[in-house]
Amino acid sequence: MSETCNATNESCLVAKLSHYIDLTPSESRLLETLQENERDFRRRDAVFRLDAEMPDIFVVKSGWIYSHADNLDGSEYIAMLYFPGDVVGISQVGFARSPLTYSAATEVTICPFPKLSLQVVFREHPRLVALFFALATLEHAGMIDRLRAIGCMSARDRLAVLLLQIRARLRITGGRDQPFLDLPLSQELIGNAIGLSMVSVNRAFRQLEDEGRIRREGRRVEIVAPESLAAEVDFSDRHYAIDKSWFPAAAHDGP
Amino acid sequence: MSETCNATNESCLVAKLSHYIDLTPSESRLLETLQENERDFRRRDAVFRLDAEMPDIFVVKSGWIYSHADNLDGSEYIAMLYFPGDVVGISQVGFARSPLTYSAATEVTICPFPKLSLQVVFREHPRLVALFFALATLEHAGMIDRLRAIGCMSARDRLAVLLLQIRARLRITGGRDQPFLDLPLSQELIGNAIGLSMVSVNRAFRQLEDEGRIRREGRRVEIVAPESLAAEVDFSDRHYAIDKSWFPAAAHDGP
DNA sequence: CGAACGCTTGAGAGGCATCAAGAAACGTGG
DNA sequence: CCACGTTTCTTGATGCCTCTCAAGCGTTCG
Repeated sequence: MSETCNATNESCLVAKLSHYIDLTPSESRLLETLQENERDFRRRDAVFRLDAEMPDIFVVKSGWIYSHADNLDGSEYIAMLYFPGDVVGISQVGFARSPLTYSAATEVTICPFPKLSLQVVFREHPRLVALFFALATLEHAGMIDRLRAIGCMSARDRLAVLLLQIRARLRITGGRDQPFLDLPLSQELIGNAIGLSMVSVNRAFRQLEDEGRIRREGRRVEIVAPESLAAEVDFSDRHYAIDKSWFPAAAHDGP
Repeated sequence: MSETCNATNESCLVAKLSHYIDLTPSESRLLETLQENERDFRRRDAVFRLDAEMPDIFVVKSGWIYSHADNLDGSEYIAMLYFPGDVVGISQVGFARSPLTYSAATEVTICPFPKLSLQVVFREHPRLVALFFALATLEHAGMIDRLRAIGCMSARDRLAVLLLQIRARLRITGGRDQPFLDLPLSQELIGNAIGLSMVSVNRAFRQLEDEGRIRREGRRVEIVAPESLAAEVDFSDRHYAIDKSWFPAAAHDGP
């Protein structure tokens, strides 16, 4: 079902960025060209491996991807989740080799484009660069929230923060009024993301359910009163508005 | 003592960025103008408060700063440490109001400049923007390392990772051959940074000391065999080289 | 010299990991 | 469509790591 960000053929990336600024025709055109090639992966496939050269960046067209590091003891740690419309690799663009492995959590379609095409973007579309920069700061803030959750909170609260974060991010492209979260992640993967064992994740789910904060149907989760849960765990959704006051003007548009 | 990044009057920011690219005269000039005003703070002063408007970004000229969030229960969580040459606020540039409080860990001198001056940088110095972007990805990677440490590791290993991270970052501007780390942080603050109580930090220090991995003299710490400790906790220093292949060319230099 | 702060160490409690085993869901091939 | 194997979920029991509480000590600074 609609793990793609929308039913039309509009680019997910354009849809996501349009949420923040009105793209000029030439900006849109540039972004479309970044998504001309597609590649598909099946669940559990590695999209990029640790230490592989990363000549490309890619946009997630449909499906979920997660990046992870493999610990010495065989366990793995999930660094980040990526949803349709997200640009993967932007946050690692300073590295010649991938510091993480990227794996498909579901069936996935991505649109890769070469890092080198960033040169054109940097030279000719400073406003887009500023927007990417601003989006990177959102990602950064999400990371801080997760660090705080893992560092200071109980299992129950960590899980609550993760669910609220996922909901906040999916609402950007997925529409504001979807009551259910469709989590394609096993409880083990969730545990890897928030520093818990699978057993503790399961008990945290049960606790939230018993308290009436969430409802579950298989891997579907409904957060009953998101605002009240967010207040309880001191979570704030920073994904809706960004400060654009410092953006340069859009490049003048050719015909 | 030399908490400033160097004894000369050369800008810390220029010193740090020069480590990565050869700055053109006009790039250097621009960066110097960003550091024309200075402001001093004393230990424990708040440099910017949570929710304060952030019209400025600033460069740390001397001293250490830490950013933190205050939890509902009164505890605080340290999100990031900033050293001389670091640009504070770049990673929060997408927010109109500061999502964190910034406090001085030592006596501090900063050089603030208005966010709005970024417009010029974005329009006219794409290569500098690319460098800032790349540095942001280093910060991001450091964050992932810390997340992994907090999520998966014992108290001892978390402390080891933190010490190795601080060492790696200080070596960029501070020279490669300084055997001692001069930590101006109380054990309580260190605990706030890696999700431990002060008591556990103390015991982790003692354990590393008893094992001969570190030596201590007050708040001075010497890591006895950094490479071997890094291997043990699976830490890699990513701060020395970055991938610049995708950088645009420097803007043509005026006279 | 006294007060405040930070460091150190001990004892006890609690939360999460680990181990283990059974139930449910899923996928696959006959 | 069913049977079987695999994966995932669920729950209980036990143990360990870190937190909390507490007290003593050293240092710094007014």
